[in-house]
Amino acid sequence: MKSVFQSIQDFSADEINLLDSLITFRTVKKGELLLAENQVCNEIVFIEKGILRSFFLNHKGDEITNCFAFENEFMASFASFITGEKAEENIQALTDTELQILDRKSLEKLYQSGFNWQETGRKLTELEFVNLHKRMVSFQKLSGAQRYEELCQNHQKYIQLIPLQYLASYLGITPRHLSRIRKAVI
Amino acid sequence: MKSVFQSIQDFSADEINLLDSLITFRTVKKGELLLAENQVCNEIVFIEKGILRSFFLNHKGDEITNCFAFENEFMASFASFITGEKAEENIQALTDTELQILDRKSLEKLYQSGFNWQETGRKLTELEFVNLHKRMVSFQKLSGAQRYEELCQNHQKYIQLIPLQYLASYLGITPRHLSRIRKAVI
DNA sequence: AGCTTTTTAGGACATTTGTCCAGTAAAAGA
DNA sequence: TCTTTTACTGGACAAATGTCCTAAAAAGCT
Repeated sequence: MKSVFQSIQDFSADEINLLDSLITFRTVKKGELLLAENQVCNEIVFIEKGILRSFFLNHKGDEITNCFAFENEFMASFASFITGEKAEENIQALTDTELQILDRKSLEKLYQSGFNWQETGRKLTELEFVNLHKRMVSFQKLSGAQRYEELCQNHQKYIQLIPLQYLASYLGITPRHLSRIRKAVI
Repeated sequence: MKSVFQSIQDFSADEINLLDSLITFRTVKKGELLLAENQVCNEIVFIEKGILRSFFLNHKGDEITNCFAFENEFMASFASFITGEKAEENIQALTDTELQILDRKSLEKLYQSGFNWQETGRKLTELEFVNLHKRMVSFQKLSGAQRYEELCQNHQKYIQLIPLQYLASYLGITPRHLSRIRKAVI
């Protein structure tokens, strides 16, 4: 995750050393849960290799996929991490996954260690906000079919790597309907 | 907006004086646009009195309401403000409105003036993220009827103050459908 | 107050999307 | 490689939601 931080700000050797000392590592097997709902999310993970998805359950018990994260991306229940409240989401490995981990205390240390980390944290949070905003807009403005098309055009990775059943709820539709959409598009 | 910042952090008199020197004021008449789509959003406003709504157009030209802001809340096209790209949203006054304004340069000055402002900016961005996340989850997990009920129970203010036509698109449904839902609920 | 405009409600019908299901294809495990 | 499990497709029908429209109610204007 070092390089992501460095792409935002020019950190000194000391600052990077502090970061290095705080990062830990873990691997997760395909299918395993990294976080279960009703736990507080106390760490942010960064994916070195693999794919994660976050999902919650609706009132019928169906799994609704909230988001995916790929290599070189962060994942957490940010809402739970930020508020300290229990997460509604489960985070699951879709493949065997290798992770870097920054826990709450470590991130707090970083933040307290100086202006630069505060600024970087703010900017990264801003970017997360912008991404979420785009997703929100796509739900208000587009149909499921249009969201699928958008994904085909701009996020081919999702189409290639994610099972359709997960994509469907991510797009806000049922697998049955996604099948219909795919038939129509081709 | 001073008191919002102060609720997050204990600022010194100097820090608050700097803020005071950067805030400007403006009033907007009911119906007027504060920001039009395709402009870059260069300021964050804070509502002293009144109500704002942000909306964009879908492919058919219908207005889709993105969010509302009430007294003592911030409003902006945050996505545009953050990225510097053109906004997709219009921001409109739903009533005569009195505003405090912080423009991009002023906020940048605050941020550069010290750690505390960076930290406060990060925390406020985090809270915006969490709110947006909740809204996103409600779109993925609930029906339009359930979102309306949720609004009745937890955000009575919306029901009382916002015309139903705007509420409908905010909830992701048509006015016709909202009318059906209201009939069923009562 | 009276006129005009805007907003809301709701009927009739069309379209979209979901539910349930079974058959097939693909993937995982032994 | 064979078997078992899981994922995907698509038919038939049902339910949810949208479209178009008109009348009534409410709000705004002079």
